[in-house]
Amino acid sequence: MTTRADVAKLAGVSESTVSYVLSGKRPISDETKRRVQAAIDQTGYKSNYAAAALAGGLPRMVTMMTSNLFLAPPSRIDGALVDGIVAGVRERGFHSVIWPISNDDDSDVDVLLQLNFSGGVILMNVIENDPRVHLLHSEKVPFVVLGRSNVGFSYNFVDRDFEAVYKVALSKFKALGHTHIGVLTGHAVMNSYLKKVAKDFKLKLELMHTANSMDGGASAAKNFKKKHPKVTGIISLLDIAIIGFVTSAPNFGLSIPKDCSIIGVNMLEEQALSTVPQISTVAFDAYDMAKSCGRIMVDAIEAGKNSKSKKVSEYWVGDFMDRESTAKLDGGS
Amino acid sequence: MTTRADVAKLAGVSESTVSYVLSGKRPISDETKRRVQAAIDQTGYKSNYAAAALAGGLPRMVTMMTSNLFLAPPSRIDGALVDGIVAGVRERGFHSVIWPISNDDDSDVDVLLQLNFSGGVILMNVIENDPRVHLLHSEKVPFVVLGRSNVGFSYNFVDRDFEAVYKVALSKFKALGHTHIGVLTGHAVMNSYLKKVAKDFKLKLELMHTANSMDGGASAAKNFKKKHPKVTGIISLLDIAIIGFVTSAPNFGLSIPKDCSIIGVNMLEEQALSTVPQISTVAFDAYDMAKSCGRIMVDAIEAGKNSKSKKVSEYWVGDFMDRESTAKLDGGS
DNA sequence: CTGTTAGCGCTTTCAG
DNA sequence: CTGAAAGCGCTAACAG
Repeated sequence: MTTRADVAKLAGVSESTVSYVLSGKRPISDETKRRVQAAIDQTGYKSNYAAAALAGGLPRMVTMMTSNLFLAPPSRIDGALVDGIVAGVRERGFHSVIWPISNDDDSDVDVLLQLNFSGGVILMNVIENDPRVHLLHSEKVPFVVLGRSNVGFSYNFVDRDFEAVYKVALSKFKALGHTHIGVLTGHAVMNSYLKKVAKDFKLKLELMHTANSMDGGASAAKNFKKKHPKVTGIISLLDIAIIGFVTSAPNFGLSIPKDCSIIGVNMLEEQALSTVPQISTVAFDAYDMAKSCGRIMVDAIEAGKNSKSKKVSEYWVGDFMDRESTAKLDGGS
Repeated sequence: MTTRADVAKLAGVSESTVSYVLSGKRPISDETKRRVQAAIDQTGYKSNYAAAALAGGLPRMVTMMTSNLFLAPPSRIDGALVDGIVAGVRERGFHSVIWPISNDDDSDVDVLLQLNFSGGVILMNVIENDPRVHLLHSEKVPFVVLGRSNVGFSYNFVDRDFEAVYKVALSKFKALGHTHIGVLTGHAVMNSYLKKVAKDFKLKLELMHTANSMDGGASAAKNFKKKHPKVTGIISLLDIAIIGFVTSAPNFGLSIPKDCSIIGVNMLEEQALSTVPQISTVAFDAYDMAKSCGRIMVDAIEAGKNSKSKKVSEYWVGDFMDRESTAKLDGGS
């Protein structure tokens, strides 16, 4: 194992100079830089993470925990979120890994915490009253939740401003004269934000509970007229199902442009652009949201370390795009 | 941050005693153990991974790298593999994480290697001539490939004994009098092991190239009679597609028990049990295979460290189950 | 702009 | 059965 000392000797400089060349934390002459770099290349030296973490006082690593990695459907959103987190965290000079959770074993969380190699934890797919949240909190591990489970969440989190999103969507339904709105969702109960906004707009909501899959969307389309005769507008919280719904609707005698308006709110930009032109979306950039989540995580870790009590509390990502129509963006009619 | 020193002081013992209580590497009196444990509980002490890795001389951590986490389909096999690795690695006292790979960026691999916080790497979903393999090798990072990409692979790997598997499957076809065998696969070219075994049995193989999804299986069933009139036996290398094939076959006028025999070879036990009784399987325990992969990985890491030159080379998992019929196991007719 | 040095928290001899 | 002490490789003062 080559160490910093070997490099220093070869380059004819002190050990700390090597460190500073690597970290860039103090000015180094070009000549010295060059020699050190040459020595590094020659020896194949690689910095030792453990030593750096120990000496630096904190592990420059964040851990993602998500419980749905191997459970279908693997939403493209999940991928975008992971990529975004990696980018945001890296931007702050940290690294990130995913902690593998066995489906049926919460003890993995203990292990991670016990291990203590990670400076902070990003929780995804939290459920109502998630035990992991309480554990993380009581263990005083810096963490942030990406997509929180309920209103009034009292820990660090990053999420879309759903109230604003729903307002955009429902106001459009209202303007088009719709009165009964179907809600395509994977949850058995109505989203409380949506309920609140609908009340303000005096719109009736009907739950269209279905799986987030092409099949789920298709079967929702199949039963649509029978089950929801009054519904003329549909807001979809499911990115895959809505595509299934739209593409299979014609097979079940649904003429989408005439019969109803459809708005998807939980879609990536790319997904929005790939669906049929009749559908409207309030698309969002999951990657970007996750990226800021990554940054916040690192800030929280460093705040904790320096105990500067820099408040890193509720972070509500309010940025979203109001897509009038994907067709419009696409240059279509 | 409570350290080992705090615990030692509170328990009235030396620092090293605390270490030995934790590691169990030398006999400690029950009384001392109890006092140390009490002090640990009281202070909420957690061992520092970085310090342990540094002092211990090697990072007790392995990293999994898989490129298909967020690309459909998320085979149940993937989940089983991850869980198995975690178990195997943990059995040896190591931990494991997943390294998040951006879909389109190989540089992530460099970062991981540069980071040097992981004792070894388990590669999954390697492709033909995978650049990661060469990188890992040239960087001298211990690694093992789970499921290798081609015959004659010259690095550590763990995989099923496909030759044996194919022998079991094809011998059954032979015994039943089939002569033309369809191969349901996601690859555009015929598997070379399969080709070899078929030659021995004097069986003709026909490629049935399709996606590993329910839809893929369904469309294979739809075109089956037209495209492969002579085929009476099907061997499936795809766990999801075969289910789609079998369940949708009747819709396309295929009476499976009469017309042909079907054998799935890339299925988990649980999947095998859930399919229709007409199908035979040579099912396998992906979890168990991955578990031994985890153990091998750790052994390789430790071998490298102690340079005991314990040969950890080609490891061919030969264990597999010959399932005559799922119905039989199920207690069915 | 560069060198020297004191630790970070733990593991592991060596010495009882 | 237990303690004392020497590092692991790096970071970040401190001192030019």
